[in-house]
Amino acid sequence: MRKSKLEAAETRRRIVSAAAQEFCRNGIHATGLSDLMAAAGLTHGGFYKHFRSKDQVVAEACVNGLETVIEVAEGEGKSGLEAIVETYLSMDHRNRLSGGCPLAALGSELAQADDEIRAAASQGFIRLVDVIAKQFPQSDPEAARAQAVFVVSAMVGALTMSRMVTDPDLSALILDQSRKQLDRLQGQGA
Amino acid sequence: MRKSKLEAAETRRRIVSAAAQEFCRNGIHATGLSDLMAAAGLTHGGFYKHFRSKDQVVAEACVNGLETVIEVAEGEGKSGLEAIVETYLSMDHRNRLSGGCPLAALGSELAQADDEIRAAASQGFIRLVDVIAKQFPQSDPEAARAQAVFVVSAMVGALTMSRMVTDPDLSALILDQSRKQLDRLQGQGA
DNA sequence: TGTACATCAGTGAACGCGCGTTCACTGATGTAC
DNA sequence: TGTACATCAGTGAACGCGCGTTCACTGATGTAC
Repeated sequence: MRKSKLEAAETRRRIVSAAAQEFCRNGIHATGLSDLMAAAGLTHGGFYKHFRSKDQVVAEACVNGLETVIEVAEGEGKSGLEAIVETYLSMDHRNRLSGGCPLAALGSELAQADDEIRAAASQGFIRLVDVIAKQFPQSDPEAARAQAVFVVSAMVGALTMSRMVTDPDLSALILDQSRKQLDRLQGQGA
Repeated sequence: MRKSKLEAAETRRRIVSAAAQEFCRNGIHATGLSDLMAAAGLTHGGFYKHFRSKDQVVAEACVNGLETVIEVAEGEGKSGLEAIVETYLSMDHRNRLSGGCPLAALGSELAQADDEIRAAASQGFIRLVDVIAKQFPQSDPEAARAQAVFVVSAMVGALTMSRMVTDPDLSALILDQSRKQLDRLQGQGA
């Protein structure tokens, strides 16, 4: 049953990607290794051929999920801050249970996780901040970064709350208002 | 061993309060019924004399935890929006693992929870929004509420991210910047 | 007010279950000659 | 290039453990007369 190095590497990537989706859909604690291995089309026994522990795959899944978000943001970024914010705080992102931003889907669990995971999530947070900081070219780099830190934090909070709330109108209001307020930042100085 | 009605009611309150602290410290899934009953000074077997299910105590713990936050905000509110934001986004609140705001401590888990829990969390969210909306007396009520929705969402995101991030400077920057940006809202129109 | 009995808050053992992790095994891949 | 053997990706059963929930039991509280 041994697979070639290429196939094994591809399998590993598939597991990380499936893990990112499953964690974002159901949460870290609520997702078992069997669940994510099944989502990758494998049985759970093989997990430890690729990873040291569940924590390791959580960390890698975070990085993987954030890479997707960052790529999208970089693409939208050519059209300005508004485009990034609109995509991040869209109904579509809110409804996409898996495949969305891990910071929003897993935020409170990540904050309680241990260093390995938090370090990985931090790194992704920083990279997302840096992408958004580029949307404030008129500010000096430090001020732009500071603005971007606020934008990312506020977007994460808004997306999380819009998913938590049971009233659909309130959910939409959270997204709308956050979009409006964050769009304003572009024009004004730091 | 039967306790008087008064004692039983007091015990119930103690369990809910202990639950709020334990959930906020370790997360919902990571806190067992034994943990929270032990935190209330009881053994786990008695749990179902007071609650239908774990979900029920989660819902009540959310409401309980948010009541504390709302009371604090109402108190600070007499000194204006800045005072509320300063307290919510303080290092002190960030470091207080238990006893803080459940929306920040449990946000992503709440977003994935079922209706009973999400309805309870929503209710608390709305009440907190209403308290903060009073800080925009110059706006018409609807606009004030809309502003407040943004303030709460942004504060929740900022507190969560400031707890997640491993770099202490970045953690402080998240709080500082969010405070600064949210303080600005007071003056300007909706 | 006193007595007899039902109620029920709290205990601690037990239930089935799924968790993260380990392991013996399989057989194709990689390697040494 | 062909052959012999070591490697190891993936399988599926098994491990101990703690979960949420249930239950028989205890004995003080509440209630009916």
